[in-house]
Amino acid sequence: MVPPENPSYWSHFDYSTLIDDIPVPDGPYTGFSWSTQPTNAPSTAVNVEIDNSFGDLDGLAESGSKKRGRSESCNPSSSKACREKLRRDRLNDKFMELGAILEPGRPPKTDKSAILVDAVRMVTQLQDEAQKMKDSNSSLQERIKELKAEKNELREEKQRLKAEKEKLEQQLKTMNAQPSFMPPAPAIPAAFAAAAQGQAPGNKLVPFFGYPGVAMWQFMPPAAVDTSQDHVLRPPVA
DNA sequence: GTGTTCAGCTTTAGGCTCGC
DNA sequence: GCGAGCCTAAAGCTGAACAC
Repeated sequence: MVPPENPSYWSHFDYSTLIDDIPVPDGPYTGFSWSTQPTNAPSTAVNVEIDNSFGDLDGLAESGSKKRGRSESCNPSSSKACREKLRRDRLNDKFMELGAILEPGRPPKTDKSAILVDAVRMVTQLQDEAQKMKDSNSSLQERIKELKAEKNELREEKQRLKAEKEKLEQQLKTMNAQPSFMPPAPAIPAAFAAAAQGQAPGNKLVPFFGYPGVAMWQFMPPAAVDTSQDHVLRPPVA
């Protein structure tokens, strides 16, 4: 900012047409400024001279100047200095955006290096989480494979048991079709006959033996033996 | 309170690269 | 070849921290 308290400052140059171009924090420059510092704060007449030449030719300052020029609003087709400023502005915008993303709901940091440190930390954290998710997904996929294999084994076992049952049913039908062939019930020993009625000697229970070679489930009610609805009433669990 | 130091930033200029 | 974009070094500004 131009120090107005310097009386020799304005005496050397006529800034009546340039004063609007001199950037001040609340002045015509509206571009983003990372810090709150004024963008032009010459304190000597030499500095002002350089700034004046800069303003006349829009960046074509006298070579050898190391002083800051003015920071007027510029467009992409203007001087290289203006383009460079626009580039810095874009960079600063992205830093602001990045800072806002890193800490939503809080005022973004103004320290660029701190923003980068936070960004690196967050990216690393997200990469770790992504790796954990991948590992978890792999183990779950493996578990799914195991369960599918177990399901297939159970299905095959069911088929095998079903075939075995049908085979036994067929044998039973064959035997029922030839009743005369079935031998009469043998004489049951008295002890077994008594046992069948729960009257074993000494009132002790003894196992009941059925007819040898004859499945006893044939005497079960037909509804209990019917397996035609097994696939509906008792679906496979796996 | 004042001077000094330092970190962080902007500004400028020069050079390089790339696309037209 | 030229313009635009990017990078870098140097200079300068600002605010905070610190010593006196």
